[in-house]
Amino acid sequence: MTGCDHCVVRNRAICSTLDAAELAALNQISHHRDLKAGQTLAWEGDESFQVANVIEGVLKLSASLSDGREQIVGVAYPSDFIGRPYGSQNRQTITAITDVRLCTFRRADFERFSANHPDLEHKILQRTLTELDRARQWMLLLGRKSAREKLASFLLEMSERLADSGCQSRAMPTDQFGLPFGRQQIADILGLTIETVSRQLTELKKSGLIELPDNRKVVIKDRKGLEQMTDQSGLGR
Amino acid sequence: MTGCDHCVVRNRAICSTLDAAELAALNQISHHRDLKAGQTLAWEGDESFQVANVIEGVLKLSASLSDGREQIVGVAYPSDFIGRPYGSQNRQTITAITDVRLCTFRRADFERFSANHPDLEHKILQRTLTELDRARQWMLLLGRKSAREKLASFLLEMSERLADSGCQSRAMPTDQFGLPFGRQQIADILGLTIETVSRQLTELKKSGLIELPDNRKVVIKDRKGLEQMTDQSGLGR
DNA sequence: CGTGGCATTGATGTGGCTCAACGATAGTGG
DNA sequence: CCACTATCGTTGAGCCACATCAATGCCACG
Repeated sequence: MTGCDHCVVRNRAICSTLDAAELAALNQISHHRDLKAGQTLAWEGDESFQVANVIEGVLKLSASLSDGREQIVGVAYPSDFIGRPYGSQNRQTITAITDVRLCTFRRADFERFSANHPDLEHKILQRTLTELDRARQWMLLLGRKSAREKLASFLLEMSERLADSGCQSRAMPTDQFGLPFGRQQIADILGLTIETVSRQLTELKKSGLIELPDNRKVVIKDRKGLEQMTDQSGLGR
Repeated sequence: MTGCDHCVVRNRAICSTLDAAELAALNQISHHRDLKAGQTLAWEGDESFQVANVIEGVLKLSASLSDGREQIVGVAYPSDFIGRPYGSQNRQTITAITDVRLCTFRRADFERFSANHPDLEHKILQRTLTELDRARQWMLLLGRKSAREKLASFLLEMSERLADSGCQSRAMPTDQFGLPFGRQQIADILGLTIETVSRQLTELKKSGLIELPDNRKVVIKDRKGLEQMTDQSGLGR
């Protein structure tokens, strides 16, 4: 079993507060696990058995209705913590979007450990608070923004989230990045249909704000312009 | 200064883990504060100075766009914890919806206290996790449900939330309750316009699922029927 | 009895959904 | 090397749910 010393998310994940001895103890109860793109780790409504740190890859958290309508309610990147500790039930489905490498714990083991490590629990609290802020910001987008505004907001958010995936300090947003999502997933994130996503993207391209070298690549040509698009449909009002 | 012994939310708020001595210490740094309906406690984007327990009344957490569009992203009832600890900025505006009584703390004081009381912090973590689950469930509503479905979901949620405001155990949902919200606020919770809210409510009334004795009162006549409305627009499909 | 703040109701418009066809790319097997 | 198919994205035409705009109703309050 690989030690935590060489873990690529060692300094960014919740483990970052732990010293060598604590880390060794945590390592005792951890298991690495790989998921292929498309595989589901946990189902909405099922009992919560395990929690995990994301080492590599991207996962989606989604909620859905009985007739198949789906909403992606969160996205987990490397160093993010996933699963539902201190609660018996998963309220979202967790699915790998790319191939994924996880550092998993049985929920019970993890809770026992964290009970004796307040610093660790504090880290989790901070992350959860940040996630809650982010979710609430997204509620504004879902409830009140137009399709155009949603796409602009999405692209800018992606340029920020994908920038600091590599290093541990807060990095500048990139103007050029590859999306881990297909069009349908973008639609499920924004509460739109795939057709609307496609149309809005070509509109943004036509107006020169972005370029789309291929289906998964985005180049931001006019960040200022995009930023204006995030909260006013047409500027003319 | 009133002691915590007589506090009406003593057993439901985060304080419930504390013993008499700890409670006394916490009481030292707390200040009661009353807000009139409509008063704002904290503004989105401002620095986070204080956190609080809600003793009495209802508050809304909202996010908004520069042109005035608003989305209510959370509602706080008695015994709920509000404000943003462990972070420098409020990401939502917190406004009293009814007259409110709070038990407030300077954020710095509170954080110093909680650093030495892991149990308290654990309570906050649990609440935050539950709020996050709730927010994400609401994202499904905002992104994927029709106006009819939103209203039905809203009424059922209210019947649950308002039921257990009184006592400490999980109570049954009431079939009859008074709303703390006006029509505009309901619209801001559901991501709709006031006119659509009004029309959908009269539709639900006409089909016999609910009654509306006055603007602020709701009677659920057919809970089963309402529940079906929460995830299928018309049943016929 | 007027005035102002909600809520309801009606008429009309439109943004995004639905349905359908088509295009592009990648893998698969002959 | 080329059909053949599958998957994914784009584009177009038409429609409908909800927004917008406007008028009216209903209290509560001075």
